[in-house]
Amino acid sequence: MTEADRKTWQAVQDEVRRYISARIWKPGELIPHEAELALQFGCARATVNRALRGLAEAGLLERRRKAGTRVALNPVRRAAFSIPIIREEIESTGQRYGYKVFLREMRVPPPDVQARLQLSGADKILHLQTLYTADNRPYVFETRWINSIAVPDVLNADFDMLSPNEWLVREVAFDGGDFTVSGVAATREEAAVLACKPGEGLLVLERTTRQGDNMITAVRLLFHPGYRMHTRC
Amino acid sequence: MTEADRKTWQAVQDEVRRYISARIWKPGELIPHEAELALQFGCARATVNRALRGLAEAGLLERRRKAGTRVALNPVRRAAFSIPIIREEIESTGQRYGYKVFLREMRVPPPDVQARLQLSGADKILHLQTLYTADNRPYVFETRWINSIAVPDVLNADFDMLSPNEWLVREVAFDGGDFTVSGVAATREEAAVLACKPGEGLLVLERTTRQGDNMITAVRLLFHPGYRMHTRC
DNA sequence: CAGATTATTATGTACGCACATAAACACAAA
DNA sequence: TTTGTGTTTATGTGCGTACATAATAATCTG
Repeated sequence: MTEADRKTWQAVQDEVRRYISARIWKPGELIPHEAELALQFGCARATVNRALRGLAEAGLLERRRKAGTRVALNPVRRAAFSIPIIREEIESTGQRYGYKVFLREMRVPPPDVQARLQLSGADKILHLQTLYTADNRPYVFETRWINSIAVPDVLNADFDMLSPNEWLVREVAFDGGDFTVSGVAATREEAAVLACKPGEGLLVLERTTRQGDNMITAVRLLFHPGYRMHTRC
Repeated sequence: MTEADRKTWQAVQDEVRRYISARIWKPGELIPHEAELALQFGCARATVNRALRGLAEAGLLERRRKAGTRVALNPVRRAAFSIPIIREEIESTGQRYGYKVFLREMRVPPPDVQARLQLSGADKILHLQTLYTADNRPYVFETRWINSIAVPDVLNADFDMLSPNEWLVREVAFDGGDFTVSGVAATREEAAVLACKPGEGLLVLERTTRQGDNMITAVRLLFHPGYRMHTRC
């Protein structure tokens, strides 16, 4: 090695983590400023900056110009769940992925969907209901509305080879949206589709996707009983 | 202004976003390398690097040394849900925060909790059940196990002023853990506590917290009916 | 021609410097 | 006392250079 102990920004980050973890720098407390830490660690200020910026993004530190950097009072607050891509999720567990489009129609969506898609009046748009399966057992039931006014091509798509989601990912560039997670009890119809008992508790993921100013699609994913969304941090 | 059009890394990032969004650079495609982009945008390579690194972290680009940078095939939709801090969440909506410790006992936890806390044999640890309220209406029911072997001080804590969570945040430095989200139907007992009907669908957030190699606490938060965890991206 | 070796190349990171910017602070004027 | 107005200071960012590193491409070798 050219230099035995050249400080990388990761090394600085680890060191700072230790200081926080060991409560040498206590929650809410101001820590030394970048220039001083650079001197202490024997590296450039840019390196310290990189390290601290990362920790701030992770929510461990709070930084404000002139005010300085302090240890966050309530550390672990945000956890990044990676939104599952159904196909990958199923295939990664070695199960066989499949899906079946139950329903495909043009219809005026219910008011909540109208609002989410920013539709006016009585526009009919594409409505799809799809069941995704893992080894032929129900995995997740998808109810999807596609703004076919913004994406007219979708009307010509057949979803034999590509699921609605995969078709959209391929054909449309998304640049944002929102997610909502909640819990519901299965209705009789939902229970029938998911092959479970009515009233079972299920996880619901709702998701709206946008391209520029156009709202493209609104989805509701109803997962099979026992499904858990998991993440470390 | 000193210089009208000095390129910031954010400007570069926006530009690249537009290229991707407009499908000038298509999914899976290789984009020009940093040096070339720097030349194009009229800025330093470090600036381009910063911009592209950010987009890669966001899942929009995939970068590998020597291989270059390409537009991600399936923009990895990872959503950073901010784990709710109950008190803040309630008070931010203008409601009155309150809580009541229902149960406090030493007990051998069930096997799943034993596993999550890496406890051996028949260790008795602290078990708490707390109901958090918003304007006196049930908000979330917390079932918490605290590894009182690793945190003996907790046995002397009274939870009159500080909720168990707040006590822990103040007294113990966490540095990691994991989260699980799922949906369940309310049992009769849970329905009684949350003042809802048995069988209603509820969101459950489970969370384990670690300090170094010690597992500190395992919590199960059972939210009131209609609760939604929400995020934009 | 397969397999090992070496060159090439794009990203990753460090440094030192300069200046921009936000915010806390001190001080002066109304 | 309040309201401006400057000053100070810590972070934020940009630049150019240098070198590290990983992975591909090219070349040599048995």
